[in-house]
Amino acid sequence: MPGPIQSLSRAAAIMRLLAGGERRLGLSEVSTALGLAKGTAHGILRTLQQEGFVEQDPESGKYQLGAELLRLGQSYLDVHELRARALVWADDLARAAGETVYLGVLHQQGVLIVHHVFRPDDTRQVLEVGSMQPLHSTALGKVLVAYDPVARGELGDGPYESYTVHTLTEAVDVDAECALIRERGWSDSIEETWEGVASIGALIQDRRRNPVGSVCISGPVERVCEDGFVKPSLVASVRSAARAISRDLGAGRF
Amino acid sequence: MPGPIQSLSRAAAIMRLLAGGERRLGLSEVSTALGLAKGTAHGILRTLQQEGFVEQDPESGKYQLGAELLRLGQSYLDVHELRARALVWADDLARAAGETVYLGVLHQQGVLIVHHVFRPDDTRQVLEVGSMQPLHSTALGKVLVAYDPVARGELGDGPYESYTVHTLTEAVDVDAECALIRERGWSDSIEETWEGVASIGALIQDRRRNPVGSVCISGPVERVCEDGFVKPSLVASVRSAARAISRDLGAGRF
DNA sequence: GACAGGCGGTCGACATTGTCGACCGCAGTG
DNA sequence: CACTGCGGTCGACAATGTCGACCGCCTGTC
Repeated sequence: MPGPIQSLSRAAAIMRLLAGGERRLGLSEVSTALGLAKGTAHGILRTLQQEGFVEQDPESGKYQLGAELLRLGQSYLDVHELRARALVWADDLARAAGETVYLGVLHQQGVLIVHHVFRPDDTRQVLEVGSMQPLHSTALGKVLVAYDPVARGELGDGPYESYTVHTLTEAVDVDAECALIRERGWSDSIEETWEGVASIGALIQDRRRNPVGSVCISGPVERVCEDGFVKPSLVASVRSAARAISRDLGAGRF
Repeated sequence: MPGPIQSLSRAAAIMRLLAGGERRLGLSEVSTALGLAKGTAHGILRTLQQEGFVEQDPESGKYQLGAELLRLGQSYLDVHELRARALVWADDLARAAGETVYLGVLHQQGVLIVHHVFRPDDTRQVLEVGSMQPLHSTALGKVLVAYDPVARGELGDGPYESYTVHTLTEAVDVDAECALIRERGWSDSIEETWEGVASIGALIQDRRRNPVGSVCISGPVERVCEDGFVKPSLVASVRSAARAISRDLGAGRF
């Protein structure tokens, strides 16, 4: 039976729909958005609700995602081998560099943040674990595109969305940048996604040299850069952290 | 069609199974654990994999939870109204009390942590958003049991699991404690779950006075307590934070 | 190095199962 | 006070997911 299970695919589509829309959605909205009969959508929603994946506002009757998803997402992090091995290295990197550290893996057409170390001694920050960043405009993403053919495939041919005046929106430009990244072994992104923010990324590989994720530091451009280029000392820190994590992944495999 | 969709319930059971077991599970393990035919389990797993809810280790063929769950769990937090309104108050409470702050909601037979503010100026801490705490032995849980009949129902009649010598394991003891909690309007838990840890909790209500969650501070017993009782000043801080959040929830409803 | 045992994965027949579209009661609205 | 929209239900139908036997592969073993 090499076909996907219809009801499951539909349930997944419904949850993605609920995740996308900011506000809660009604039964009719869901069914029309996905082209399903109202009864069908209701059956799926009712089951998802029983399982805790979806909650219903008792007043309006509208649906939103449920708490069970949060719990399962946490379990995903617990099992995640890359994340487990990277925890301590990411902490060290944040302390050494004095900047925010992100750890990401390829997921669909973006980079999913699986770990986030706050900048040491700084004010209120929002945890971004579980959020996505674009592939073509971030240090985390570009280093994956450079080394992982799957990531390059997910990126497509563009043109890509533009976030600032520095964003590379054409495939040829990104590919040229990726060649450079492969040559020197690290990536950067200076105000390509957010104004005033620069980052430096490096690849994490498993023991067979397969790319499995990336690590980066991110901070205000005036602290991360010097004379228009990222500081070499920070590059060295990031690369050595990436190597350390890769070595860790290669070493133990229970 | 007032019956749950079979394949969906089974898929949910599989995901919960994968979340429970620490390590990755093989196809046969999954199918026997749930009493499913191997072909059936495989079909569900294949679909879940396509949707990103489950990942397969290409080497061993074993399955684990997928990244999409993390992303959807994050979306759940984004929509969560209680959490959104409580963010700033929780921060203030942590700063005023100088201790860790948790925000929880009832989920199944436990309290799901939906927000976690680290203790100010302290060493490395693990984020516990998405994890569960017991109902009968924590300040977060007991205040829910005291005010929310649903939570009391989920708790059951015991005896409950014992974590330390202070854990209340009998229903009558918990119910007596809950009466006290209702009388004075706040809950505490002194080394009932973890040795050396004490917490103070209070209820959060929506605008119709329905219990929707709870907030607590948690810290070393020697800082939170005095002469064997929790410090009144900390109790006042927690209660005022809970009132502020409740007021916020009642005020705006877009 | 042939064998056995376990694995993940496939196949096709069967009937269970999910799907569909019409229908219901209710709430808000002009 | 009809009317329109909502969430939810119902029952017939057949498409759908389920089952258990089977396949090829790898691994460990004697």
